Amino acid sequence: MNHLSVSRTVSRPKRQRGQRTRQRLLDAAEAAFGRHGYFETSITDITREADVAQGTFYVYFPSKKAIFSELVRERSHDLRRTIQEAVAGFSDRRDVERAGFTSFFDFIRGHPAMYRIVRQAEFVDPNLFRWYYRRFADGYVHGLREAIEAGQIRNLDPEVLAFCLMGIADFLGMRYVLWEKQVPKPAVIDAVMEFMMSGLDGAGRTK
Amino acid sequence: MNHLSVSRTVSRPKRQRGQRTRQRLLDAAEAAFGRHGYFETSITDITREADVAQGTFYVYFPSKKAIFSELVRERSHDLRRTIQEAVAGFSDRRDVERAGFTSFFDFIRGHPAMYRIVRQAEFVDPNLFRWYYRRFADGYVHGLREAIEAGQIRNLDPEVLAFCLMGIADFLGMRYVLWEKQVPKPAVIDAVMEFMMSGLDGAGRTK
Amino acid sequence: MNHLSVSRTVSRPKRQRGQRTRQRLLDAAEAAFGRHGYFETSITDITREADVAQGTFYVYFPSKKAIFSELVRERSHDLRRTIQEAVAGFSDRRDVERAGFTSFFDFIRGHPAMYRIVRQAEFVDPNLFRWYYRRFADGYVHGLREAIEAGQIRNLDPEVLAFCLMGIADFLGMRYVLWEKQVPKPAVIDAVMEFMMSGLDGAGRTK
Amino acid sequence: MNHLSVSRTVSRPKRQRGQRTRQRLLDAAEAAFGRHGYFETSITDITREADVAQGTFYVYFPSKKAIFSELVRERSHDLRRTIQEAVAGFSDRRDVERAGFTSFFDFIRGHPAMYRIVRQAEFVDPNLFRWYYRRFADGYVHGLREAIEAGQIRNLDPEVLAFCLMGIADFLGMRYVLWEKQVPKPAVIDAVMEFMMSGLDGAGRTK
DNA sequence: CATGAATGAGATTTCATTCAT
DNA sequence: AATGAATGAAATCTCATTCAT
Repeated sequence: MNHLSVSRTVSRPKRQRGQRTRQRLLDAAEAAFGRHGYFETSITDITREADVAQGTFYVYFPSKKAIFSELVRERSHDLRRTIQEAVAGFSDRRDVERAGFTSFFDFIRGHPAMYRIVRQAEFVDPNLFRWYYRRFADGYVHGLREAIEAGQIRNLDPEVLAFCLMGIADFLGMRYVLWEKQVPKPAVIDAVMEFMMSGLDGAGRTK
Repeated sequence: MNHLSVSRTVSRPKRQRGQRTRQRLLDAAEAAFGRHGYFETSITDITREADVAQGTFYVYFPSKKAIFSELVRERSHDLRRTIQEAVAGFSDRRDVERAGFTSFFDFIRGHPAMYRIVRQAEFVDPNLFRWYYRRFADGYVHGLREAIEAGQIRNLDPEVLAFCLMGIADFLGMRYVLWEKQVPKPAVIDAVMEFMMSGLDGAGRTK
Repeated sequence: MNHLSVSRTVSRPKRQRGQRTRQRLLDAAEAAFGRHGYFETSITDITREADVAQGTFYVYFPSKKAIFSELVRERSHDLRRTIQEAVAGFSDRRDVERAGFTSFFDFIRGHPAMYRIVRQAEFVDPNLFRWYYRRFADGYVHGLREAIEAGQIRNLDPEVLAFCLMGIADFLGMRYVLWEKQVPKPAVIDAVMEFMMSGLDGAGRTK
Repeated sequence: MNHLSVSRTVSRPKRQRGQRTRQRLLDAAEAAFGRHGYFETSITDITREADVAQGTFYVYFPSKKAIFSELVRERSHDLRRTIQEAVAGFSDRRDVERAGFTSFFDFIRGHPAMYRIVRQAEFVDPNLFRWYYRRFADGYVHGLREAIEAGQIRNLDPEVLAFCLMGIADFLGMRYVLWEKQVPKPAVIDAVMEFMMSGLDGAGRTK
């Protein structure tokens, strides 16, 4: 497993022109992969979109897989940072969750390709795929554990909770953002929060 | 010759031998798609696994896409029936959900290929993919609406709830069944139920 | 060269049912070959058109080539007989030619597939192709020689004349019957006769 | 990937090496098509003859059909120019026809593949086929009309005459050049001219 | 006689990657 | 850095023909 090691054959471009070309290729790849998926996208599609010659691709990336992995890692990092920044100011768990969910929906609204890319990752590089969710889950578990210790939410296995919450976010993002092509209306967000927070708080008629 | 899509028609097998061959191909396809994913599986992989000649494939299916769609539809039907039967006896919503989740986990434990197949569907045939989740959601929404009307759970938009619950099931299935290759331990199920049912019941400290 | 020997493996049908099936296949073949040409027509196209099963084809013809040759021979025979009958009553060369040309145009009007079939013959079986034109030319040469000896037309190499006249018929048939899908108007026939007969008679300002 | 025919575009070669390879493929195609006909020639036959790899073919032509059309258009242009140059100096119709016929026979003597290629065109691309003869006929009709107006030949529908003359040339080319593999002897040419010119001049015993 | 299933050789086409300039 | 040409392995698909019933 070496999906975290940086591409062997190809070094980072030193000059500005190179930097730009490399970025153009990454953006083109995101668009192309988002449109037709990894497997139905050819290198030619990417270079055509980036408006460079075929051979240029291999100046920057050693393979199709490599640019894909790079893309997943970059965007994954962007997303996590976006969410972290969004929840930074809040201490109450309800506020944290609402801010987190909202910024997640915003992000995928701006990066609709993201979904398809992550989903394909499973087939391109299973390790990368698990790494992606594991990173997320780890952050989530950490936050939940703190909230539990602070008595903000009840004491349920945070690993289980993390995957529940990620699943909720993922499916709502699919249903409302991807399918309807818009961020969920406040009413939807409210309903989700209602459901989620009761679940986290516990209580209710349950037993 | 292929003038205006006449030759593409593939008639159902008329003899027993044909029936058997067709089924062998479907089973082989499930195994192969599950192993390597749709795009990295070749027709040759399928026919080799089914132990028939290459050409035989095209006697029964006009393309790789066609056998894939057929497979998704068949297995989707199986899964929905399995869950329906599992929840049939229960009227309390908590029992229904527990039975539903459990049978879902059982099913994918027995059909691990299912997950990868459904996930790839998005790229093979987007309509098929949405159809799959829409079918599920419709059933879920229906059941939730009844529970709401019966006062068993609180009044939240059932469409939202359905996708929350489907997301939870999906991600837990991924996390515990696919990754750990076993059905979730009772403790995990208990935690999920705790979380979910409180969410559905409402109440708690929720402001 | 054995293109004139009757199919080896397959015997002529003895019973009426067989006769009918065989004829249905021949007719279907003519239609199919005429529509898309020999190479782009599959056995399946023929059997589908004839409304019999795939395997049935090989009960009557040992190969695709065989049914094609059979067809060429049959239709060629029909055409030659048609023309012979049409010219039978006439003794004046002008009448003979007019009757011959007219019946030729009528024939291909009724068998538009004929043209494409004969033209493909060159690529299916070169011997058959030459045989076809040789047969025609022989008859023509024979008739012309008699006319020369009778002093009806002037003394030019009848082989050359035969191919000139066949060429004229062929190209006019293509231009007027095939392309316009109708037999040439009397005015066209008149012009051809004018041209041809002067050519055969000789005289004029020539030399 | 092939979403909506983007990838089918084949750009003209930009470097000398590419130019040469493209020409090699065209020449190889002519030879191969001439030998076995369009349908029985595979892309592999062409690339083998051109001594390039299979894939190289698709760098220059999107399909077998495409290289065929290109070939027909190129050679058709060559032939028409050859004939035009041959008849350029003459004003008397007899001289024009003799020069035209002779140069036509010479051309196909040097390009025997031409015949088979044109004949197959009907099945490869009917439009191309008709275009080919139409182009020729148009030139012929033009020349004949002028000759009629100049009183050099008699007043018969030039369209009819054009197809008569083309038919004669075609069939004589087939009979003498293709079958005997040599240009027709002077005696044959003389006979043809005798026949043709009388036909064009008119007069004679014609009632 | 007739049929439907099965075959496997061969054709077209795509495409990630390498190479020479 | 960038480019366009070239490659060949592999994939999809077709189809004449054979076979068993």
